[in-house]
Amino acid sequence: MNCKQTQFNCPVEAALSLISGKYKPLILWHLIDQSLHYMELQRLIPKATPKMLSGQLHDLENCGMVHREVIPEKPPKTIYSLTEFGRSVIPILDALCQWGKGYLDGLDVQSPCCKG
Amino acid sequence: MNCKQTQFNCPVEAALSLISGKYKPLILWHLIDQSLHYMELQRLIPKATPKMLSGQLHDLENCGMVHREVIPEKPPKTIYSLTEFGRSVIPILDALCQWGKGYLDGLDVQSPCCKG
DNA sequence: CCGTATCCAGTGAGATACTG
DNA sequence: CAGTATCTCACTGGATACGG
Repeated sequence: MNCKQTQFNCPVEAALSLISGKYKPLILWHLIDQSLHYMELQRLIPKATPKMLSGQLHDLENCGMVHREVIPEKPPKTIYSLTEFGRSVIPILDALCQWGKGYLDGLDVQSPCCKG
Repeated sequence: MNCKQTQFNCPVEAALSLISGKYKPLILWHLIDQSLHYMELQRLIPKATPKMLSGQLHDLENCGMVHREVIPEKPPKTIYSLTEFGRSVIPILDALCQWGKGYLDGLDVQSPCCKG
C-alpha cells in the first residue's frame, strides 16, 4: 500500500486511505491508551497473520501515525505507540464507532468489541 | 459489495465499509445540498464509468444512505437524494475532510476539490 | 522475539459494448 | 436517459514456511 501519492479526488479519500486496511482501526484502537509490543498486538488481534500485522503496522508507520521503537537486547523488543498525528484521528474513529453502532443496531446485529 | 452481514471486528469497520468505495465519498458530497439525476452525477464525476457509478449508487441505496426515485415519463428520470441516515454521516465526512487536508498539507500536496 | 518470503484465491475497478 | 453485460487485470488479504 502507498499512503502517499495515489491521486485522490478529495481529502476524504486521502483520509480513508490512511485508516482503511483490514486491521488498522483495531491496531489504532488498542494503541490508544498503551504502547504495545509486536507479540502483544498479535495476541490482541489473533486473526491477523504475522504478514498482515507487520504490513499494516508498516503502513501506519509510513503514514506517520504509529511510532516504532526497536530496543536492541536479548530477546529483541519492538514497541509500537501512537504519534501525535495518530492521536489526532482518535475523535474520528470514535465518531465512526458511534455511527457504526447505530447502523448495526438498526440491523439487529449486536456490536462487537470496541473496548469501553 | 455487501453492506450487510460481513463479519466485523468493530463498529468502526462496519462504518468504513459503508463509505469506502471508489466514488462513494464524492457521491455523498455532491448530494449534500441537492438532489441529482444520474446524468448530473455522471457529469460531476466524469472519471466514474457507468458501471461503477450505478454500482456505487446501488450500494449506497442498499445501505439506506441514498434514496432512489424513478419518475416514469419520457425520457425516464431517476432522482437520487440523501436519506436521514445518509445525512447523519455528513459531520463525519467533514471531519475526515479536514483531517485529510491536514495530512496532505503536511506532504505539500495541495488538496483537491471538496466544494467550499 | 520479531518479523519476511512465497504462493494463491477473492474482490474491486477499468474499458468497452450493448439495452429498456 | 439510465443503466447492464462481459472481459480483464491489479490489488488485498489468507496459509504456510522460513530467517535474523
